[in-house]
Amino acid sequence: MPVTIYDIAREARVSIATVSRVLNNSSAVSEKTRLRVKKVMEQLNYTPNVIASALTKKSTLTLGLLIPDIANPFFAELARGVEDASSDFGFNIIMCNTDYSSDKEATYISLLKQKSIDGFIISSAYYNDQNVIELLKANVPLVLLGRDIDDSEGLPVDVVVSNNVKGGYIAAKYLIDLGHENIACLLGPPRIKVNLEREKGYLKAMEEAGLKVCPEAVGYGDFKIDFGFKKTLEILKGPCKSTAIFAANDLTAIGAMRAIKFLGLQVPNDISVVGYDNTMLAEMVDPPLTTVNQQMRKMGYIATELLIKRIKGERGVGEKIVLDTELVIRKSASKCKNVDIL
Amino acid sequence: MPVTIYDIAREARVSIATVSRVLNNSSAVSEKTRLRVKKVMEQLNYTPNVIASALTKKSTLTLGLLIPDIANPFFAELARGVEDASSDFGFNIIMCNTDYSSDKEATYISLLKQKSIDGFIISSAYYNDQNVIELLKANVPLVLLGRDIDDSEGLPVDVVVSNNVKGGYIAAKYLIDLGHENIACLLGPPRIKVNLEREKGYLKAMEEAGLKVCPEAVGYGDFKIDFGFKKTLEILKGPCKSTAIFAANDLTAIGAMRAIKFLGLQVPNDISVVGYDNTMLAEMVDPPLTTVNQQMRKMGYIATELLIKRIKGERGVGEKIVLDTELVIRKSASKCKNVDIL
DNA sequence: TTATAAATTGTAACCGCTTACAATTGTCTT
DNA sequence: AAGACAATTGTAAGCGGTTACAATTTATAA
Repeated sequence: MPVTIYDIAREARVSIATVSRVLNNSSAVSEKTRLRVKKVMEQLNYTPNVIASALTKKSTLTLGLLIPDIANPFFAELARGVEDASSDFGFNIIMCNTDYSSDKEATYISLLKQKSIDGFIISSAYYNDQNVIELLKANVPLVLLGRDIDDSEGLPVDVVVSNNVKGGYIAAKYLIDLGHENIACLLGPPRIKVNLEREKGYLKAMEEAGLKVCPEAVGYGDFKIDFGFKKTLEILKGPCKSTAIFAANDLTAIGAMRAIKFLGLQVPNDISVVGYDNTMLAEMVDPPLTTVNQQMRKMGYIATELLIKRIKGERGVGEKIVLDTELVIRKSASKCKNVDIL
Repeated sequence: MPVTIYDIAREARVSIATVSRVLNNSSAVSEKTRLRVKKVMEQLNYTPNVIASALTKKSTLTLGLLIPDIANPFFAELARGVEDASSDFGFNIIMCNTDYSSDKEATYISLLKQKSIDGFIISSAYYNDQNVIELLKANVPLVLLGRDIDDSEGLPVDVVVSNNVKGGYIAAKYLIDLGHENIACLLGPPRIKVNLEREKGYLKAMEEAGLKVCPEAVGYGDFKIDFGFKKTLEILKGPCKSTAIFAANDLTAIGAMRAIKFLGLQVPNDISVVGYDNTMLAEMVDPPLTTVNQQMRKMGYIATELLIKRIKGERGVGEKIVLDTELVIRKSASKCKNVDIL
């Protein structure tokens, strides 16, 4: 029913090969016939069938985006950046929510491969993600977004992340400069590499300041509000006398703030809190959350751009781009009042 | 390079037609050969090429999702429901952000048509969306999600929305029952039908209670924080003496709360606020926002299910599903203190 | 046992486009 | 004006499946 290349060929009195040539603006077409063909395409309101061309060209102008959960504002921001770039370059995005499950991830990957997508943007990679390793081995174009893997078995990967070590460092440093000495640290799952890095930054700041970290005040969890809430209760009731909490994402920080309030204490007067990500939630909560900013949308955009350029053959593989992080100071952290030593 | 139907045929010593038959589990294959073919498919780790089959079957098992902005938690929730359903039924979702632009919407639509997607889920439809009308005329499978259109020129459409009139009504009624008489109303763009409906509910409640609405206290805007902030300042400085504000979405409500605080007043002691949507933001803000709950994820899920069943030919077109709305009472609204009359 | 219907399988055209290669046309030299 | 070469266009074989129709095999009935 729809207009095909044959219809155009017939009307323009040329072969379908020629029509195909003007479609792909190949040089080997005289200006005269090119114009004639284009005119017919206009008249008949022709749009080429991407599926048909994909069958031979292999390219579908479609990318797969794997994220844990689009309902999480962090990933929604990443996704927006990804979609913006795709749209700018004429690509489309198939969105997949893996729910932090390696199995779901694998299922999506095989499904998308069947659909001949041109590449993957993966933001759900674990510390050592077998799915990713396999894709790399199969030489499937892919970029890791926001999350690095630890071992790519020597295979080149493109990675776009932000400076997590710095992020952890400046968060802790800020609290230290405010006079805090007992600073708790709530991290996400250790199998996600960013947590190790943020912890590293935190530890570095502590060490530089000659402060010891209380073991019970550092814990891994799952990046959710509830974990922040429970772990904070635990810490504040424990032996560590923490006066400040650094949480490795905003949701956990929000959970921590709730726990503090739940105990009848105040943020930041009694306990200071610093979060991570700077999602829109940070400015919504009370008090507004001081947090480490990640340029999420930009990360998504750059990663996608990188991938598309690689697909087009405009560049090689194996780049690692680290975007800067910085502290956004709001109201959830203040000077330490219980400085024992002074 | 990848395994094709020919490889399977050769190994299983059958024709490609037979392989295709077991692929589509057509009945006309003997159990014996079916098993043999399946075994070979396993051994060779074969996955059929969706693109190739799409060329003849026309179906790509892919749906297009048009939303204004995935970074908006409301749409993120819808999208999550959509993706969940797609995944459950073996479909994938191409996500498009239209940024409230009819042109962008049209561009995406034509792009997705070229990619032979099986149907559209449209959540960006305006009061009278020409893009949608055209799709309907072309008989493209489509479902409207969260937003109805006003005139489909008699063409049947599937629509999944929530009960906006009721939502507006219960929000206003709640405030009225708390003793408020001067209730402002901040609405989104009038070209989005839900706003007219929510307003209708609000007006109905006011009328039932014998209250008059102050014209300056009702205004259309753009569903964003900033609008809520500015309009609220305007209203509170104006002649209407509003003691409560009903905002047609959570973001606007949050803007309103900020304006109230900005003026040195308290929520809810001085001014009560009720929002709409019950996004995750509602429980984050201070005070937690009393708001009308929409079952966003469920809406997305149901809409997608409807669309897929239609595509599969399991049902006709022209259904309108209205999900219930209810008030979620938190802390942003309280009894009216300035009741003049008493 | 044989004719006939039913079940199974194979052949080949087609989906709409790309592209290697061949054929044709045009341009430039001498 | 003929030959050599470049530019343009056409032919036809895929890409990996689906499916109408024909061919073959098997089951059933007389």
